[in-house]
Amino acid sequence: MKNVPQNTDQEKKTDFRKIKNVIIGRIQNRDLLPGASLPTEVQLAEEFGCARATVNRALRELSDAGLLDRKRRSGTRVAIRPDSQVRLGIPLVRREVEAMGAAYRYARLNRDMGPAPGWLRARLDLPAGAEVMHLSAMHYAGAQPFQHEERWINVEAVPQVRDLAFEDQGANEWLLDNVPFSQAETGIMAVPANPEMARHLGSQEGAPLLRLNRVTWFRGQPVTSVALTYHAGYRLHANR
Amino acid sequence: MKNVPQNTDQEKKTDFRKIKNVIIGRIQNRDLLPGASLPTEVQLAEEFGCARATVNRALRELSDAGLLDRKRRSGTRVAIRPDSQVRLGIPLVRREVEAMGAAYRYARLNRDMGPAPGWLRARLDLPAGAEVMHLSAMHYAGAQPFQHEERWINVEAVPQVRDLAFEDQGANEWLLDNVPFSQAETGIMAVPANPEMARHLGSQEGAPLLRLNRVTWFRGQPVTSVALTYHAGYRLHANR
DNA sequence: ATAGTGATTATGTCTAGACATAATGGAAAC
DNA sequence: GTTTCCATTATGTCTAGACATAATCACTAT
Repeated sequence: MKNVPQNTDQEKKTDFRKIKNVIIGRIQNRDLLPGASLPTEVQLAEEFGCARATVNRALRELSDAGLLDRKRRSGTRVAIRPDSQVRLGIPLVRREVEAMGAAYRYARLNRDMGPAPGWLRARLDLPAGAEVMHLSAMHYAGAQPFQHEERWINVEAVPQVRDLAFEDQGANEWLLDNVPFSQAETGIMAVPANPEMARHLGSQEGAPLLRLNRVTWFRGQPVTSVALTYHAGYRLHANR
Repeated sequence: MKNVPQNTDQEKKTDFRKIKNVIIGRIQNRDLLPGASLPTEVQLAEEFGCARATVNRALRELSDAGLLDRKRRSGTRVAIRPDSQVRLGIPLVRREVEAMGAAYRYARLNRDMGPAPGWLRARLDLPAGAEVMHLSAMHYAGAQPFQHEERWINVEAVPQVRDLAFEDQGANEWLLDNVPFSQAETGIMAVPANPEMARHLGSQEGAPLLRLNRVTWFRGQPVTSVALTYHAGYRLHANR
């Protein structure tokens, strides 16, 4: 052993994380009440004996997290009753199933093409007569049905899909690999199992199912709309 | 008019946002495929004619967003099939209702105290015999039922609640103002309306309802567990 | 072959200083 | 009084340089 670094006098360095924690602590202690102003960055930098940029990063991150409100010239205040931010990471079905230790299986139910129905045209902002591919498929965890997928793909945006059957690979994975980045709009709702859904997901008719709905855009062009319906009892969760 | 700043030669400055956009564009163009390595920060800084710190911020934010994977010494790569991040902002019920243009009304249904039931003790990690306050309440948008709230509060963590009736103010708002920052764990599921819930929310028995479940901790101590059940047809949504 | 050693590399963070910019407040002009 | 304009302020961003640190690679001794 040669030299233990330099962590001799208790406190490490400055570290923007430490500053964040101190500020959080003051809010928790109610030293800083909701709506109260914080010292300026310059003052805090002095207090912590560090550069303003370090304080800036700490405060910026707390502001991103919704804990602080910042405005030029006015300064920084503790946010008043901020919306609670829930950050859900929606994993690939395959990954989710395999993480449970089950064998993942994909089964395509249906694939056809045709003109987009009216409600879909409205949802995706498609012109009349636009052609879409309509897919439905099931995802299984071992023998258990896990998720039903119903998807529409805007053929004009992704003409390659004409040649794809999606028999062995889910459209989601293919799209992720081939249309890699997009804007997405996501909705979550509870729906009753219709007879078909009940059959596929092995639940009672009318049973409450969690459905995740997503419309994806690529450079302002609608790409795909999907409804993912989970088996009865599924629970989405997030921390933070 | 005195002097138009200095925006004469087309491109403004460096701007980490611009760097982000260029990188995103390269991913969208498939110039950078999933898994591909990016140039180092030093190289990118040279390319963009800016300081490394600026590139660092751009890449860090893209990495936070899940688009890039970064590792020391190895460098930066385009993330392979990243989990889609859904960021939900759960607003205060009051704010949500008022944003719809409806009048918000709160009505307490029930309030009692007693020992925590076993499942709750397990969920909150409470000792046997721990005392909790059990509250149930409704939130209305005008005449329409909007949300049912069922809540347990760990009395030891928030002894002040003993003196509060929560008749006029929701416990959520009170807690937000008085236990301002916490860790929270959130779950979302679909549940069937039981007779009571159906009555309160004006839905059919068995109708699928969206339920948001949250356990909140303050400095490692459990504070409250709440189940928020929305009226039939409610849809949580998020973009990005 | 295997395990340890040290050099190298790219990212992670900090510093001190600079200029930009939105917002505010007050003074001056009307 | 009201509007216009300017100085001030705190945040927003960038720069150039520095050291820290995790991960990797090549080399060396066992």
